[in-house]
Amino acid sequence: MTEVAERRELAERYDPAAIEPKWRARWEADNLYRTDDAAPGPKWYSLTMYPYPSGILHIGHWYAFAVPDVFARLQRMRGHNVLFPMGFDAFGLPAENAAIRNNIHPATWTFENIPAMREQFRQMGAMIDWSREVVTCTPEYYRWNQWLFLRMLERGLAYRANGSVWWCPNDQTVLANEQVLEGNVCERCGAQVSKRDLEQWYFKITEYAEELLRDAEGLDWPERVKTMQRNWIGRSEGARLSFALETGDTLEVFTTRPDTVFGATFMVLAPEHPLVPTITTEDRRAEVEAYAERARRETEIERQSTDVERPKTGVFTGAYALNPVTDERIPVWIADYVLMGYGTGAIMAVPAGDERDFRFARAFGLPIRVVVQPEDQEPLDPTTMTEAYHGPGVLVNSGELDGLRVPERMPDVLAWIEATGRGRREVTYRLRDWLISRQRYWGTPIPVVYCDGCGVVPVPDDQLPVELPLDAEFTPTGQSPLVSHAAFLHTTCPKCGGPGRRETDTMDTFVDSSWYWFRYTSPGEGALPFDPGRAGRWCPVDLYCGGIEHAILHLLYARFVTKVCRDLGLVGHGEPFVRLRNQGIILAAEGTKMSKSRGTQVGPDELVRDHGADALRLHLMYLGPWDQGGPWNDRGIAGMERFLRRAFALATEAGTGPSDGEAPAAEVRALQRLTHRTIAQVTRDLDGFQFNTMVAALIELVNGLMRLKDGPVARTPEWREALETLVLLMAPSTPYVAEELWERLGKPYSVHQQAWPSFDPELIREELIEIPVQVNGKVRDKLTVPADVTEDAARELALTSPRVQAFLAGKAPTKVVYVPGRLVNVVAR
RNA sequence: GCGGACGUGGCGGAAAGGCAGACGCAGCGGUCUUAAAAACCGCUGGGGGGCAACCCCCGUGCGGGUUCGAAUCCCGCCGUCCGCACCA
Repeated sequence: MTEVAERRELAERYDPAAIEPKWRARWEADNLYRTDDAAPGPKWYSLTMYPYPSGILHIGHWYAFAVPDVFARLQRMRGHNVLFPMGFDAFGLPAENAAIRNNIHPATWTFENIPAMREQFRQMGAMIDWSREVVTCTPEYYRWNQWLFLRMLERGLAYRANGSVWWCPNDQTVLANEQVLEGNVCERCGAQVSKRDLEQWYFKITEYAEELLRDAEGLDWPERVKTMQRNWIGRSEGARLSFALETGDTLEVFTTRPDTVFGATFMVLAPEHPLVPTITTEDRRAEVEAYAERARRETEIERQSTDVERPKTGVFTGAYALNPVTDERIPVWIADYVLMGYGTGAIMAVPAGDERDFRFARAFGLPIRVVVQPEDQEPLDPTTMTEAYHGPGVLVNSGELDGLRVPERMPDVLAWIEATGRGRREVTYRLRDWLISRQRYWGTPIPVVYCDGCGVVPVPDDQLPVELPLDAEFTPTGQSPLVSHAAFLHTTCPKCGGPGRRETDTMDTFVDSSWYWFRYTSPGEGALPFDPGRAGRWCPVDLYCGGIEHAILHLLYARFVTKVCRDLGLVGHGEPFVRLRNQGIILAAEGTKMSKSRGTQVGPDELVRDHGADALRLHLMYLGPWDQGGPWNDRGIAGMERFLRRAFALATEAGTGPSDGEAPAAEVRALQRLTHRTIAQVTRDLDGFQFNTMVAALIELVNGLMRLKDGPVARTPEWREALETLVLLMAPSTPYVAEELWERLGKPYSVHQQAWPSFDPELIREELIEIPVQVNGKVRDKLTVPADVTEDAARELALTSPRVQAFLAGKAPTKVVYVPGRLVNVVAR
C-alpha cells in the first residue's frame, strides 16, 4: 500500500470514538440543545417518563429515551420549537432501601447517582435541555407538592379518613389500590400485602371519575391503555334502592338491574358492613361474628381468589328486610362475595338473574323467582334451571312492570322506581380515592400540624417547604421514621401558637410525578409550582413516551392532578398528554425480564465503546417495532456499524467533490427517484413510529448509492443532493455521524439546525412499471408498461402474452380483473 | 372464566385484500491478501425438473369459509402474551 493511500484510508475510516466526544463538546459549548421559549416556530413538547436515579442506565433506558429523542429531533428539523427535558424521579423506596443496604444516606446515594446518569444521557447524544432539569427530592421541587396538597385540602380534595387499606409488610408502608397487583402483591417489591384499618390521607380522585372517563375518549393514546383506564374507573349505571329492615334500619343497595327487583328473594351484606352488628339476632350472633372474623382473616388470599368456582359461603343474620316492591319478608345474609369497597357494601340478591346469587341460593336453599323470561327459548323454571339467566327478555312476576322488554325498557323501569319513591338512578365507580400517605422516610412531608386545641392545621404557605430532615433514622419500623425525629415532630401550632405535632407520614412518590412536566417549563419559578404563562405556552405535552406499566398508576394520577391544576386556575387545559406512545420491554436474551441480581441486565457502556452510540441507537430502532420490545441480542449491532461505515465512506469518497459531470438522463432520474422515495418513506415511518422500517429505508438508500458511486451519476449535482439528503435523513437517528458528515460535505454547522428534506412526488413517479399478470390468481407473467398505461392496453397485453395463453390451455377467459397500475388477473374456469 | 393482541425462513422482522419473506443478522461461495481481518461481489423458505437461460409444485400455527385473488377479512380450534376477574 502506498503511503498516500494508507493516509487516505486512515483519514476516512469511520471512527465513532473520535467523532462522538468531539461533537458532544461542541454542542454543549454552543448550547445547541438549550430551548428558548421565544424561539420561532410552533411549539412541540416531547416528553419521556423521567427515570429513577438508580445510578445506571441499562439498555432498556436507551430504548426508552434514545428513540423518542429521534422523534424530537425530527420535529426540531421540521421547524418546531422543541422542548425535550429530563429530570429524576428521586424520592421513593429504592433509594431508601439501597441506602439501608449500603449504609449510606438516601440523599447521598441519589445525588451521587444523578451525575453518572446524566453522563450516560450525554453519551446517548440525546438533545436534552439540561438547564431545565428537575430533581424531585429537592426542597425547591417538593415544596410545590406541599403547596398543591394544601390547595387540595382547602377544596376538600385532600382528606384524612379511616379505612381498610393495603399494607406491605416488606416495605412497611401502606399502598394505594393501584399499587397492588394481581394476587395481592406489592407493585414495588412483590411481597404479599394485607389489609389494615388505618387512618390515612387521600386525594379525592373519585370526584373526577366521570371526567377522567369521558376525556380519555379524545386522547391519541394506545387503545389498550385507554381500555385499562376505563376498566379501572369501572363505571356502572343503575339505581340505588332502599330496603326497610324489620329492625327499623334502612338498607341501601346499588344495582345495575333495578328491573329485576321483583326477583330479589334475599339480601347479602359484606361481612364488615356497619349494620351487621345491629341487625344480627342474638341466636345468630356467634355464628355471624365467627364468619365475619374468618372472612376478615381470609380476605386477602381467599376472598379475591382467582378461582371463580370457589363454593359460596355465608351465614344468615336472623334479620329480615322488606322487598320494597313486593313487601315480602326476605332474609338478610352476610357473605364474603359482597365487597364492602364497592357500591354500598350490600346487595339485593336476584338468583334467577345473577350467577353469583344463583349459586348462593342453590348452596343455601334460598328461593329463586324468575322475573325475566327470554323470548325465544323454553320458559325458565326455577326448580330445574342450572344457571342464572341475565340476557334480554320480558319481565314477568313483576306486578305493573310485567310485559316490559328489557333491557330496552330500562328507562321506563327507572322512571317508575323514581316516581314511586323506591329509589333513584345512580352511577357507581370502581375507582377509589387515591391513598397518598406513606410510612416511609424518603418522600415529601405532608404539610399539616396536629394541635390538641385546633385539630388538623395546614402549614401556611409562607412556612413552606416543610423540609425533610436529613438526620433522621430511617430504618423502617412500620411507623413513620419521622415520628422518632423530635426536632421535626414537635412544632408550634400555626393557628394558636401552642404545642403541635407535625404529620410524620410522607407522600406517595406518584404525587411528584403527577405534575413534574409543568415544572420543566419554568424550573426556577418561586411563587407557584410553575409559571402559568409558560406552562400554558408549552403544555399540554404533545408526545409522551414511556412504558405500558404506567398505564393506570402514573397516567391516571397525572390526568387527575392536571384537572385539579386547571380548577385551581393554573392552566387552561384538563388533559396533560395529547399523544401517548408506549415502548415495549427489552427482555434479557433468554426472554425473561432483565434482572440486576441474576446478572442478565445489559449495560450500554461497552456497546458504545465497541460500536459507538450512533450504531447502538440504530440497533435499538432496528430490533423490531418499538412498541413490541423483545429479547435483547447484540448480533445485529455489527450490521448497523457496517451501515454507518458505508455511509461514511460514501459521503467522504474523493469522487464526490465538485460536481460538473454529465450522466444519462435516465440514470439521473433513477437517482432522484431513489432519493425522493427515501425521503417519503423515512418521513412516513418516523411519523408512524416505525423506526425499524425507517432504518431499513436508510440502508436501502446507502445500498443504492453504493451501486451507483462508480458510475457517471456520481459526478452530478443530483449525487450531491442525494448525499446531503442522506445525511439530513440520518440526523435524527445518528446525530454524531450526521454532524461529522455534514461538515465534511462542506455544509454549515449544525446539521441539527437544518430543515427536514421534503420530497417531490413528481420525482418519485416511475416511468415504467412492472405489472404481474395472474391466471386464476397465480402469477404467470410480468408486463413492463408505461406508468400511465390504459386499462385496455394492459388487458390486451395480458391476454396476448404467450405465457398466459399457455396457462389458459385453450380455455376462454371468463373474466379479467384489472387493478390500475397493480395487476391483471385472467380468470378461466 | 371474560376481553384484547399476536403466531411469517436458522434468527430479528417486512408486506394500503394484489409478485410473501423488504432490510438486517447468521451461513455459504467468490474477489483482494503470503495469510487473516476489514472491505467488496454473489447465493441463501422447502421440494422437484432441466446442459442452460430458466421452469413447475408446495409454503405465513391448524381446519373451514368469503373473494377473480387471503399472511391480511370471517368462523372454529391450538399456542403465546397482556388486561380484567365474585364490582352487584
